Amino acid sequence: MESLQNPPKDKAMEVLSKAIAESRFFTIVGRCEVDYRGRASSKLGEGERMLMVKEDRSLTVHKKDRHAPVNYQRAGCELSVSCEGEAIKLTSKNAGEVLSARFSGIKFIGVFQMEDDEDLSLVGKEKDLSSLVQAEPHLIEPGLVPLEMEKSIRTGGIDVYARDKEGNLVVVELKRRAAGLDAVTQLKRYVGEIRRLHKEKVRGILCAPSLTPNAREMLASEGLEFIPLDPSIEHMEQGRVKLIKSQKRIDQF
Amino acid sequence: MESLQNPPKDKAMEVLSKAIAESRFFTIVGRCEVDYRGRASSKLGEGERMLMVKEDRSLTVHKKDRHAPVNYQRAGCELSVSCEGEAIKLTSKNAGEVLSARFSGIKFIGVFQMEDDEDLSLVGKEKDLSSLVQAEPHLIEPGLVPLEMEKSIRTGGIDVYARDKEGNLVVVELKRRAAGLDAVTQLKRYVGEIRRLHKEKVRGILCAPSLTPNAREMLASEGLEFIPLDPSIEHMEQGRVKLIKSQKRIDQF
DNA sequence: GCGATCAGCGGCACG
DNA sequence: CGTGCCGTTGATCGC
Repeated sequence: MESLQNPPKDKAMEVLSKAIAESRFFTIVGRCEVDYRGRASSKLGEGERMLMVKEDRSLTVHKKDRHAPVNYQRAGCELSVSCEGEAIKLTSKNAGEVLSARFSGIKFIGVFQMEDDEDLSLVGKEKDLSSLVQAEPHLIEPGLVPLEMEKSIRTGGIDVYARDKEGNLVVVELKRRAAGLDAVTQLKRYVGEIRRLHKEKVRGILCAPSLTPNAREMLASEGLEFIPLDPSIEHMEQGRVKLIKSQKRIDQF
Repeated sequence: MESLQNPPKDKAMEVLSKAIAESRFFTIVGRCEVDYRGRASSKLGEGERMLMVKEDRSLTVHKKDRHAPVNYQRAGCELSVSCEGEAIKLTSKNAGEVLSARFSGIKFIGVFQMEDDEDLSLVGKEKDLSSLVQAEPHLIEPGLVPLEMEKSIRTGGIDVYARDKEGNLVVVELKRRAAGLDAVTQLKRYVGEIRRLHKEKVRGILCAPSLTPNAREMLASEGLEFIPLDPSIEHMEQGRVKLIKSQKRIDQF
């Protein structure tokens, strides 16, 4: 680990060159301007920011606020550092994209070695909701029998493919969050696809905590159904999902 | 600016408390475990990472690689720091979400003051493409007359609303990147809406650099059209867009 | 404030 | 590799 405050230019060049050569994690804090050109083109005038380079040679430029970086470069880029008069310029090239940060003053350089073998484990994604529904399909509807989860068809993937107690095919689209028009168009597409393939009655059910008004209207006009489902993280962790009784279901015939 | 290497626990507590109280930008590098609970729930076992807090009290936790943070909290959270035996625990609460990072060892603390008045200016968004089309509608089709840009209807916004040289209404959906099924469903929805309102012939045109096979098929089956358009950043900056001649247009009648 | 869409979206999983 | 879609998506703009 190495940390420098207000390093002279030569020392800064030396430390940065070494950090780049050794693929280290390092940060620079200082006054800079940043240019980017690739899928889009951006210019950031002079100001003080923190630039971060990680061991995979991904690069981010951070302003003093906003959690998201103001500029970035994806992992695997080719890094170089050079002098431009009294300034130090760091350039990153990657797949037709170029980002350069020209530092007119460097207040801090930190080079860090981080031992880390642990990866994030995260619960609460749509996949987890899907598993719960597979374990307890009656939460969607009594007598529902799942045939296949994440069934992939030409035009996407069906979250739950099932038959109801009448023997009808059922396509279920699950959403962790409030469903909008996009969710309904997805479901509609899947139902259409299955209907073309099977020439029998196919029901489409959207399961989500709630539905926007436009989505509700589109769903109704397409003869699709809505089942309110509360996928709160507590239920996920406890391994169950709760039906919200207060909200009306939409049932079409 | 303050920078500490391997600070004793008391000093670390003092510096962090002050940085929090004064809403400073600061980073901590050290061995920690991170827990998050909110919209989802995550656990990150012990390892060395960099934690970053910005002046807007947004928080990110960075592993040694991956440009995106492994954990984060949005701006405006309530921060606190406390001792847990020999460890230092930083907790962030925000809108029903809690993130805590328990540091068993701190290798570095940096508190930075960053003067920055300049904001990013970025060219190459869909809006820029839209402006070009407005200036040169003949790029889409000779004789096309734009009536309205970003025309907002109940169910979204139409990029370009126009009439062709025959007097037919035209709905144009622009995409900067390769268009997929979502782009076609969007266009289809807008065209349907306009047809319901006007009871006359309405054409739908998708303008994008390319089209996925499924999207092409859906477009054709809906009687919609495709115009290949190259929105490369060079053209944007030069203030013009180029039609790609090599790709075949899809024209339905 | 909700709703819909864009984003230099990024990332994953499946064909 | 492309295609589709989820994401603790975030950010913006319009109603």
